[in-house]
Amino acid sequence: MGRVSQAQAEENRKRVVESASRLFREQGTQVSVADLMEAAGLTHGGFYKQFASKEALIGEATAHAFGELAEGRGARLDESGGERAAAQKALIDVYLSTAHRDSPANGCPAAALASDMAREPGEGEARRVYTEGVRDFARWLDTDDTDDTDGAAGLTRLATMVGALVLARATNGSPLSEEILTAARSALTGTA
Amino acid sequence: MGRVSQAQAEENRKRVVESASRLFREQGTQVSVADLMEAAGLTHGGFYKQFASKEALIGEATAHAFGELAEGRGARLDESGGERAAAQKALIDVYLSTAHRDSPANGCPAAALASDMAREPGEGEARRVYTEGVRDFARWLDTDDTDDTDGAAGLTRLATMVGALVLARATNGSPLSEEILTAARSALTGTA
DNA sequence: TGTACATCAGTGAACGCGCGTTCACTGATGTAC
DNA sequence: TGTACATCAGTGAACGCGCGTTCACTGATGTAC
Repeated sequence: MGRVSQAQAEENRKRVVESASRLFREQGTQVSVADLMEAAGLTHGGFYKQFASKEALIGEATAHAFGELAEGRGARLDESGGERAAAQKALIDVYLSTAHRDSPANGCPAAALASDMAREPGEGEARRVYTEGVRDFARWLDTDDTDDTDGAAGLTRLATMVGALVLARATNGSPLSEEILTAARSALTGTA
Repeated sequence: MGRVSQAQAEENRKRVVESASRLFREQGTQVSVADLMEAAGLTHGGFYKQFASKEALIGEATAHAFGELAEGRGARLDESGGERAAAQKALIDVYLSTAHRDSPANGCPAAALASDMAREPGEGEARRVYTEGVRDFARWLDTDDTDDTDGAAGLTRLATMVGALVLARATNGSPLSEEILTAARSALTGTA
């Protein structure tokens, strides 16, 4: 195929990170390097021209996914005209929808990558990025109550959201799956 | 080694299911058949004398883990002299402890196996057993409120517990991990 | 601006390795008489 | 109760396959003049 322009190479690299961040969320980090490269329209041999190792890509893909998540939150806040509580309610409704349950690839990395991070050995870049992403998300979800100075409300809300999504995915196909989403949505936003 | 008595064979089989249920919770269902057999003190070749496939063992191991979980709940209810709310509070405190976070092998299968179940293809025995186990757990956690006829309170509690545990494991090593457990414990039981 | 050549992104075959599953074999167990 | 033999739980080597990573090669790109 011959050499490719620097601009093209950089574009290819970005495409790998982007599609990897989707595949990892959908199937877990054990997706093969060959599959990751094929999803980006490349062959597996060139992988190590762009990444030091598969683990390095996991780190970058995790960062990319959390970046997307933060962008989405920002956009939602703008849509709500800066009304924090309204933006939170809107996000929670989408988060606990069957649509989100059914497309982990484009969904929340905190939920989709949790078990992969828990099993990741040692202290890698991915875990660092993941932890930071969770902290930011919880902060965004926190209430404005002045007596809640430690952000506990945001952490608890996030735990409920992640738990409900993860359980709904694991029980998908049974009526229980929807029941879980509805119960959590109702508890967090007061809407059925 | 020669043939082994029927009693011994049955004991060996049980040991495989038991240790597999621990290994799957700890490392996920991709633990190899060789590792599973070795953990039970056997060699990998004999596996198919006892199980139709690895998937069949996953089903049995999942059932075993949920059985243990249900037994634990029953014992806790006895300890509390049949006081439902007290038993629930006691279980929640243990569930959201660092000890539980640090030993998934002996912990809750609803949390430990969630992502494996979500990625399990099709409708297997394991998913069926998992879903039933989650439903039972949520029912046990439900309140006695008469106006909560659909069990939504139990489902939401379970979602918060599972989410907090899963996030605490994924962020283990960072102070955030304990913050998550503490926040959820405080929200569910009113204790820090 | 045009030419000569070094660079290096991407290819595809190959590496050692571990996977789930199969199979010929062993020899103590279980059973038929 | 004792003997002869069929059964089958467990062993260890092997199967085809896919893994993460390496490497010789290609040839368009980028650069030095």
